Amino acid sequence: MLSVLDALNGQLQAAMERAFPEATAEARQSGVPLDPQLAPASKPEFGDFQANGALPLAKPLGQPPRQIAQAIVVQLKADPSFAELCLDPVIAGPGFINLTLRPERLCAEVAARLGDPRLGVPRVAEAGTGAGRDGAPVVVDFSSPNIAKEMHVGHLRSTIIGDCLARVLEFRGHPVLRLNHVGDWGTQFGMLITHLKQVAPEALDTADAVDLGDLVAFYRQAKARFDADEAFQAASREEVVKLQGGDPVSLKAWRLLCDQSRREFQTIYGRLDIALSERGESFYNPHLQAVVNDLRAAGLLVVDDGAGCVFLEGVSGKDGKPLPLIVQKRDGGFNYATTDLAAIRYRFAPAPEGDGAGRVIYVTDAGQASHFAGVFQVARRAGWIPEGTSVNHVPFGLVQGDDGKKLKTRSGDTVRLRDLLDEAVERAEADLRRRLADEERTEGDAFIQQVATTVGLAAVKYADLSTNRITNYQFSFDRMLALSGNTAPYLLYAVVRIAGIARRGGDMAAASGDLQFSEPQEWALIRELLKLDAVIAEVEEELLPNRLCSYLFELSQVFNRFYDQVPVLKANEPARSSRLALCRLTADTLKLGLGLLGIPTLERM
RNA sequence: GGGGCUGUAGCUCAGCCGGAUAGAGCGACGGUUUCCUAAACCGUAGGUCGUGGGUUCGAGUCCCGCCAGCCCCGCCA
Repeated sequence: MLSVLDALNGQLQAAMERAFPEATAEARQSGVPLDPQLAPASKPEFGDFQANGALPLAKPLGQPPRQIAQAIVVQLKADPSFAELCLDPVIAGPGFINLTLRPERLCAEVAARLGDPRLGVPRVAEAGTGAGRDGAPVVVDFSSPNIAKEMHVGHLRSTIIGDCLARVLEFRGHPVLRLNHVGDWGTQFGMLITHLKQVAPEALDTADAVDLGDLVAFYRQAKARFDADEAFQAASREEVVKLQGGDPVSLKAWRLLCDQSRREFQTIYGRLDIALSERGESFYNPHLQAVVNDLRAAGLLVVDDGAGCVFLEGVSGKDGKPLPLIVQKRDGGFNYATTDLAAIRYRFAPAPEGDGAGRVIYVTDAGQASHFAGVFQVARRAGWIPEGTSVNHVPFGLVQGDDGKKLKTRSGDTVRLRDLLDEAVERAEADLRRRLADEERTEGDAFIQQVATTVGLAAVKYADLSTNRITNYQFSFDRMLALSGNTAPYLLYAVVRIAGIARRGGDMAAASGDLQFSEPQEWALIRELLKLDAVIAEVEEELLPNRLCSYLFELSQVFNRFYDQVPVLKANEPARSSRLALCRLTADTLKLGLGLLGIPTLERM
């Protein structure tokens, strides 16, 4: 109901201006125009919206706030366009103005959504206002596992949250570039290739000579040797130089390793239904020297202790001196800061030399906040972030186990993403089989597999998305798979209930003409349904998927109440058709919302 | 030492631009099924919003101090 909100805001503002012309003029002059402070009602009994703007005027006007509210209400009631929208306003408490929409207005909004595949959510304007880069792509940088390692629980949140944000932005009509900034370059490869040359040379020239699990073990050995053995360290560094210099043997080995990892990642992305374009660190390799050259030309580069640094403004270290961002190591090599700078520079650069992005979003853990703050600052000072564009770090907290510590397996290893997803599906299947036995239902294996897979993966995604991403998140299979509460199964069940009504003879396609409602449960459901557009706008603005989850949960609760207390199929016309229309709109809203979370729905479960 | 994040019911968490008596869910306790899937619904109990100040008509929310936990701080990403 964003359009209604917009209209009301205008009407309120006009009413305030008519009621208090002098205060309006004064406020204009001081640059802080009168604000009606229009917001959704904090409780259903207060109506649909509340305007709190009278309260702050009490002091400057020297009048009791309720009297001010009364004056505004008088002007409001004189406005015919307001009277068309709302019932008579009510002044409550210290001076709140409570607004309730006319029922016929709500019906009209419902009717409009029934015929709209976007359910009332507008697309961003195709033609821009001229400011910034309207219509330019939004880069969402997420997931980013490392080549030659398996995806583990540390990649879970970035992958799921990044995908959700990308889906929301795409739905709003932004062109989105989903970039997988995989770790496919750097010292780690020097180590691994050097080690493999000695212990498993076949892995370097034959595809799939060793499997990924072994590769991970080799990587671990290599890392251990690198930390302990200086000769190995030197050999590894040399290997990196060879690789970066394009040595054909090294390059071939590198390609084999990347291909193998890529296929492994793809099976995970496939299971989770996540689309990503791989563009690893190596992509920016040709631009690294130019980044350093540009920084030097801009006068930002300082060589300190042999390393190429940019000293950060407003960030000081232990000794009170500014903290450096190192962009070129003493040995001449580049590091991740250089790569990240090259990436920013490329993403904002106009096509065809770059992506021409209008906004770049990084979905990485909160521990990298200061790193990105530094990178963003340097990029800005170097002039690589154009006017009217924005760059955001979207941080998230750790995944913790029941003990409140970083999630680990019983033996203390990091949890492989593959195993985590398997376990979720297995547990969902066990739950389902138990339930089928209890209810004496019989279902085929295909059905059981489908439901278990959908429920298990949905549970993992939803549990992650439904908590505010900035805080650490306590992972618990038991909680996420619970059949009640704010969980994926609860939401999926609401959709299933509606599908059940359709199966039992509810014609969902019919009836959108003459809507008639009488029950409070119907009105509650309608009001909830009409919030969708505002919720999506909020998620797009704040990049907080948990706002969408809360909404879908509340919608499911309101629907379940309606379903429990108001008959649909057994109702007489016109209530029956009107209620069916609400069911259809609820199902469509839940499917759309869950779809934006990356969660598919079921007809039966 | 510097910086960041966090601290809300027994547990897991919401809390939007500062607004009415701080909300959910789980767990606990009590109820509901000739009826569209009870994976549901209804009800009860449960709070010094870490702490001390400040700002103001009004603070969980903004500012300052303090306490606790986690994370980052020179050539890993």
